[in-house]
Amino acid sequence: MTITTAEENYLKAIFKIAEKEGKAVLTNSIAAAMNTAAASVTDMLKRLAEKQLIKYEKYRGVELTEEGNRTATVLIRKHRLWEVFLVEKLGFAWDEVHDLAEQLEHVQGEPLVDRLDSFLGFPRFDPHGDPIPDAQGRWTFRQQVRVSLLQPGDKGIVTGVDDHATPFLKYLDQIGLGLGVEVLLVNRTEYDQSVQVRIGGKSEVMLSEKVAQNLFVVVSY
Amino acid sequence: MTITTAEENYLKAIFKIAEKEGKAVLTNSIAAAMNTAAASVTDMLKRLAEKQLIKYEKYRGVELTEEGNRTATVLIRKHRLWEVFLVEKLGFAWDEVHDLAEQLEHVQGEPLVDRLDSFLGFPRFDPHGDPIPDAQGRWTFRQQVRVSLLQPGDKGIVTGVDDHATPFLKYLDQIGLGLGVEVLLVNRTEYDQSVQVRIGGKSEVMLSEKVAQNLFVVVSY
DNA sequence: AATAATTTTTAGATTAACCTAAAAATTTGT
DNA sequence: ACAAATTTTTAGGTTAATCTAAAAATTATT
Ligand SMILES: [Mn+2]
Ligand SMILES: [Mn+2]
Ligand SMILES: [Mn+2]
Ligand SMILES: [Mn+2]
Repeated sequence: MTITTAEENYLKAIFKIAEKEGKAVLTNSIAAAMNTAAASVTDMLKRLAEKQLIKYEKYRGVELTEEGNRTATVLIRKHRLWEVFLVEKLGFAWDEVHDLAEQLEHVQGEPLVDRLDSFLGFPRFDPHGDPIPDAQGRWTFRQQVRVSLLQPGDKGIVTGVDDHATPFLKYLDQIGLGLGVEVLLVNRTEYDQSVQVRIGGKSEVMLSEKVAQNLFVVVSY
Repeated sequence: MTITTAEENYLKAIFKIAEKEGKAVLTNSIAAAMNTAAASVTDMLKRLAEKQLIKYEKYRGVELTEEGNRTATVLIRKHRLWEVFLVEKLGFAWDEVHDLAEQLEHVQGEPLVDRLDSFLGFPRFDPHGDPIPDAQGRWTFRQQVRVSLLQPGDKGIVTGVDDHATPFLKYLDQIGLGLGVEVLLVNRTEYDQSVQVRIGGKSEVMLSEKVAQNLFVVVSY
């Protein structure tokens, strides 16, 4: 019962869609997430069901089995640990590591993941603030809030981003925003929902609604 | 012109056979090295020739082109750098890293290799004593000799192994032999070509001809 | 409830990478 | 130099993973 790279990627996609949308995961959602034809997804779903990694009912969508869930969790763990490695040890920028991690996550070998984890000091979050499940598959949760929901006077520490794409991350770098930086909401413009924020107690910048929605903070009192 | 993992593996096999045997590399040598049917090799040779990575004349064997050679060299560089990483940074034993490196070597991304190289301090040899080509594809050569060729009284530092398999490496660990260890040839038994050696100026052990042939040293005067 | 729109599956192909068995070419031994 | 042995290639298949186009099922709309 060996698992292929393609199968792993489908399991991860299903896991993430289920996480976001709650219910049974539909063929088209998977197709959209993976940039493949719906027909290819149906094909793969049959194979994954065959291997007992998903529960699949024709036209009804899919759900991960216990084992499918475990596999997806390990994959995400590997992906995020490699991202930490690339940033912390090799000095890559946070917008450069995703594609490499996409490859590294498929390297097989349990001792590798666990030794990597240990080498990195058992990090609980990746360079984008996403949680890294531990060796037992346990997640660390945090009370994160989008900057777009803060009230004037609210203060928080940046703990994550919702958009992981390079243009957004590079923009944040440019204005001095990154994980761990303090943000104070100065005021909000009702007209376009843009917000004025003070960064690290120093500079002040205006963030569009779109940017504010893609930035997570843990509120500090 | 994207290159697949299978293609890379063939190029590496061809490179290594050519290195050892000198002349044009024959279909059957490749088949043996890769554990595949000769017919599969022919198939692949056509594809590699198509992509200008080898020069291929039916029934006449193959040779790497400039570009094929470059690709193989980079692959070996990556393999060996990852092996250094696994041993030096993650604490794996030297007999545990080959299969992982076999996977890691196929992760694509030039900056990755070069940053890894830098992170590791630009090592010139891997955990088995094999040379690591630099970013320009240049090799470091050494005057290595098999222990089986030493004369009584000759002394050397272990710099490499010819057999990379676990049983041999574990055996060396057991008797206290490894890279950097000093070996003095005490005497040779003509009957079976076994040799008595002093290890690190301390213990003395007998090495069979087979073991002595698979151990390289740089002679010290 | 019937029809229209949407989603999903099936049918039929393609490509890379393998295989076995048979045919063809090359090499070896007398 | 020619038959025998060996090596290599060709022929014909298989499997995973993809695709497009058509058919079938589900869902939404009137
Ligand atoms: Mn990522
Ligand atoms: Mn990430
Ligand atoms: Mn190796
Ligand atoms: Mn090695």
